[in-house]
Amino acid sequence: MTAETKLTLARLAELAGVSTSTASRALKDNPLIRKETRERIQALAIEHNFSINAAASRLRTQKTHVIAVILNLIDNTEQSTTDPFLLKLVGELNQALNAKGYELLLSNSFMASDDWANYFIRSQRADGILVIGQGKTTEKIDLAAKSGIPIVVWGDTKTKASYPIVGGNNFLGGYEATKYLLEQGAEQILFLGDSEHAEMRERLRGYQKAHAEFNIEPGVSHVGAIDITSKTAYQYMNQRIKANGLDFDGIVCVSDMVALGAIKALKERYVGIPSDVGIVGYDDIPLAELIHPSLTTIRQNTQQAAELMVDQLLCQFEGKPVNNQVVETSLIVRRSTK
Amino acid sequence: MTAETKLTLARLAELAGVSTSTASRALKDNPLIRKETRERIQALAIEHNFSINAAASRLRTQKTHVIAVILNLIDNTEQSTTDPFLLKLVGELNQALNAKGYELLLSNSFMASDDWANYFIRSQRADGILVIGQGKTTEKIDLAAKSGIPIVVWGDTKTKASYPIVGGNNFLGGYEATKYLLEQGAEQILFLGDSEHAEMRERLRGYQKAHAEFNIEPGVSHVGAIDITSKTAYQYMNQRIKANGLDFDGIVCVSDMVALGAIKALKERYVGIPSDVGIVGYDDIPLAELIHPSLTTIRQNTQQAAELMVDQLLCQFEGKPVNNQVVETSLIVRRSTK
DNA sequence: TAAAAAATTGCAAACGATTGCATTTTATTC
DNA sequence: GAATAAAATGCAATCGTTTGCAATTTTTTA
Repeated sequence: MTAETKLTLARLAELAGVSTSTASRALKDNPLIRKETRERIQALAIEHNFSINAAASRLRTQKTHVIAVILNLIDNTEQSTTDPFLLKLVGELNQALNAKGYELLLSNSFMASDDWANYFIRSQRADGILVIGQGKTTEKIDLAAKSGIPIVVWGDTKTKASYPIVGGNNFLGGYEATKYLLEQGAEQILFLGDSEHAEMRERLRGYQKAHAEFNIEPGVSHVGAIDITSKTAYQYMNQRIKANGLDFDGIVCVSDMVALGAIKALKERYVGIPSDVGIVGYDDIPLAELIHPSLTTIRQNTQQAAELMVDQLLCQFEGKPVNNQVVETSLIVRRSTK
Repeated sequence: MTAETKLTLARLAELAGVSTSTASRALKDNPLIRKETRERIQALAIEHNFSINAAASRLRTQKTHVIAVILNLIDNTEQSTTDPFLLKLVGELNQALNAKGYELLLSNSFMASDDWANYFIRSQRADGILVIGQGKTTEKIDLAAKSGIPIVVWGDTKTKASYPIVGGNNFLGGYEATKYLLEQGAEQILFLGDSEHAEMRERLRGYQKAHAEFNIEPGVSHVGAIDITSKTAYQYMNQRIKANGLDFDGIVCVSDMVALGAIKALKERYVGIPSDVGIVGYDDIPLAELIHPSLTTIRQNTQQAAELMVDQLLCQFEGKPVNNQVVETSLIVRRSTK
């Protein structure tokens, strides 16, 4: 069916009876070429199922129109493949990138070699890097940024950095989650999450601020330093209740997944939600409204997040100034709180 | 800091005092080059942070070492960004591909132009295509396959096709889910899912087979033709109960997401699970064991799925014969059934 | 120690598109 | 109708690697 000689731009030009330069320009609708000629060549290209060789084009133009998206996981957590929020963000990034004419090369921090700048940019695999998550240390990110490549990170916008960071308002989120519980009468609120992680630390600060405003001192043991998975949350809660009994009446979780783990533990012990313990999650994953009781949570606008990240990256391509960007955050009240 | 002249292979060779050919071979550990020379050049490359220009390499070798993964969504459903199962599969594919030295270019059927063979392969953007989902029509897939490019599809393995299909044993899955409910005494079992979709149709066949074995005739209205999202499941169940009352005592769902939607509707009407109605889901997403009651479901081994898909693709590169592959499927019994 | 064999290295031609500049064609002006 | 300006097209170098083959160096053999 096809075959013969491989269809290159040169061959297409030959078929059209023009030079490769003309063909090249015609295909990208360059007004240098007469309109009729352009249209004729474009039609011919479609007819013959022609498409430009990306490798050659990239080599020549030094542009790939590919962006590497790196899921920067926290080591030894299987957050990645499990966390719906992150994956949702990847999906949104795909949309946002495509809308701007870019493609998405997916990687995660375990796979990609350690020297991102080198591996992705200098090697012309991609034009820029979007990192999802700061991890526990920003070492690799800093290394990459230092070599001056275009890069944007999803994470805690209050971190000092030489690259733009896009993130939710974690302080506000933590604050509102906590405040809402306090308003509903909770007095002993647990904070579930790893405060070594920058974003979570901000949320913890919000938690503390809310307590301060209500003149309540959080119990000393009220911060549960756990991984971000539902499993560890479940285990932690089980153990905690076993040891201390029900010495709390509210929980602020750093993710909906964590909240789900906690809820499971509580339910198994017949703790009433929200009657005995009110719970607030974070992220508003699709399941938040499906579980019973539906989950009060802090929503982060992922679509906006993706668009902002892409914007900030494109700014770097164009040499425009970049800034940290804060994504909308809102409290979604459902049934897991009174 | 860096700069000077851009570091190319030629420049590196110059620094090492050898020709580019030697440098090229040395970097890929070609035994043609003396061992000491190889090591010297490799060390130099590391020292100078050198990495091969992928565009040039791809142009020359006609290999990209990139695989396009296409989320082939069902139109006007937002299954994609929502369905944890599909996203999990993407994650696993990423691992499996990386393990074989390939990278993953993510696309979805809304984005990618319609002519996949053209856009991805002929243009040298990727070496092969992995399609996740058959959609409602296999039109685009068939078109791509017809032009003889390497392609593997996740879907219903009983579909006749010119390309290898990897999928779960949907017939068995549907059968086991149903049989289990019947064994527990259910007599009026609903099937929730779109039977126009090939995979779901197979599951429905399994559902029918189980009924036949138990000499039970499923009620005429017992197949709810709904989209694969939890939202439509929720709406459907709500409406159905309103109209018909509780004229069933079991539900077989085509996904855990659908099951969650159904459970939500039932709970809101204080229907007991599993006392009044037993429910079986499909996929075993992480949340299945976190909700209350935890969800009995059919697990599909996603890791195996990813590996098989990649295998079948590599076979095509090597000209080896390919075959449809069936992934392990198992019933996970939890608390949503008696 | 010279010839033959084996081990290393280098030359130069691809791979296929893009683009500054030169050239040709067409339109405009006096 | 010749001179000039404007529009359209083509030439040829370039992007950075890879690799068949030729050339060189080293080792082995007689």
